[in-house]
Amino acid sequence: MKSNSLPQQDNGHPMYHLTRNQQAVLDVLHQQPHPLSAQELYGMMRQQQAIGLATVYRALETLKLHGLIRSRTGTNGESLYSPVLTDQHYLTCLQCGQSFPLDHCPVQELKAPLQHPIPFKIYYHTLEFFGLCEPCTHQVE
Amino acid sequence: MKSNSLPQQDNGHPMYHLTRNQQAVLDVLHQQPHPLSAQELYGMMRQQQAIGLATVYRALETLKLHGLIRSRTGTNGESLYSPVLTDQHYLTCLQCGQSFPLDHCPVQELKAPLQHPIPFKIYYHTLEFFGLCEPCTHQVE
DNA sequence: GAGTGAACGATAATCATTCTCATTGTACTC
DNA sequence: GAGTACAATGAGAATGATTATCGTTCACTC
Repeated sequence: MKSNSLPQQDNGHPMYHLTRNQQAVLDVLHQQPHPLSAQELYGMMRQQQAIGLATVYRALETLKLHGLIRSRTGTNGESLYSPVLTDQHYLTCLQCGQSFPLDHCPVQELKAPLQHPIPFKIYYHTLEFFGLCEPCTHQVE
Repeated sequence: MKSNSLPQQDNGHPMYHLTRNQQAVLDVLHQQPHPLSAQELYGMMRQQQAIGLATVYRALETLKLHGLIRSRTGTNGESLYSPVLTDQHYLTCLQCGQSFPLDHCPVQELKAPLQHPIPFKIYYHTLEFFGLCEPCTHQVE
């Protein structure tokens, strides 16, 4: 990244100059209704333009560090990326790995949500419930 | 696992017969003040007894499916395991990867915490805030 | 004590992610 | 416009946690 004047956006986050590829990755994530893995992203972008896998990972890393996208680890271990727009929370089954999105975020309603002594710049949060979905309760003994 | 009578514990979870190794893994996790990775667990147990890495992973999988331990993915991608006793929530820095535990769980105070249409047996939940810790805010441009 | 199936250990295989390095692109200066 | 500096890129190798395989051992039942 080159030197730049770092103008402030109205949301308070500094606005950085994104490279063409970083912007392309962000665009694809915005167009998708569901979180994507890096590999899926790579496969999709490959069809549109020449891009390397390492570049996809580097772009995701940069976007994440600047609070533009969030990542979440799926049950199979791979990271799933999505834009930081709305809260996304899940019920995740430990057996089959399915995640059921929750449309309501209880954390928003907290009166005193974040009392912590550590100076910290919060970009987003995740709330996830783990257990067994109904079909899987019958399979685990 | 052999056939057994599946007596109920007072917490409502069925109590299964654990193998010696599964019990040993659970014991080590109970003795540790911090979550452990499977590799760390393997290294520690290796010093006490002969055990295979695959067995450690298998034991963790079984314990997790029965709601006895929780797992959480660290910033380096490896899973960290700890007993399901208390809530554990974190502030996690996207830059340096450090996690700062929160001693207070706001989710407990919610009036109507879980209104979801899906029948689901919840073992535990995770609440994690992501962003930048103070030192790292200076490094990310 | 024999039979049966789960649990085990060692090791190979898998696969997402990261690293390396030579090349290319992009400002910025003169 | 040429030259320079450095970030960004792509291809492919390397890493490392996790999972699969397979022959052996253990625990329980009859």
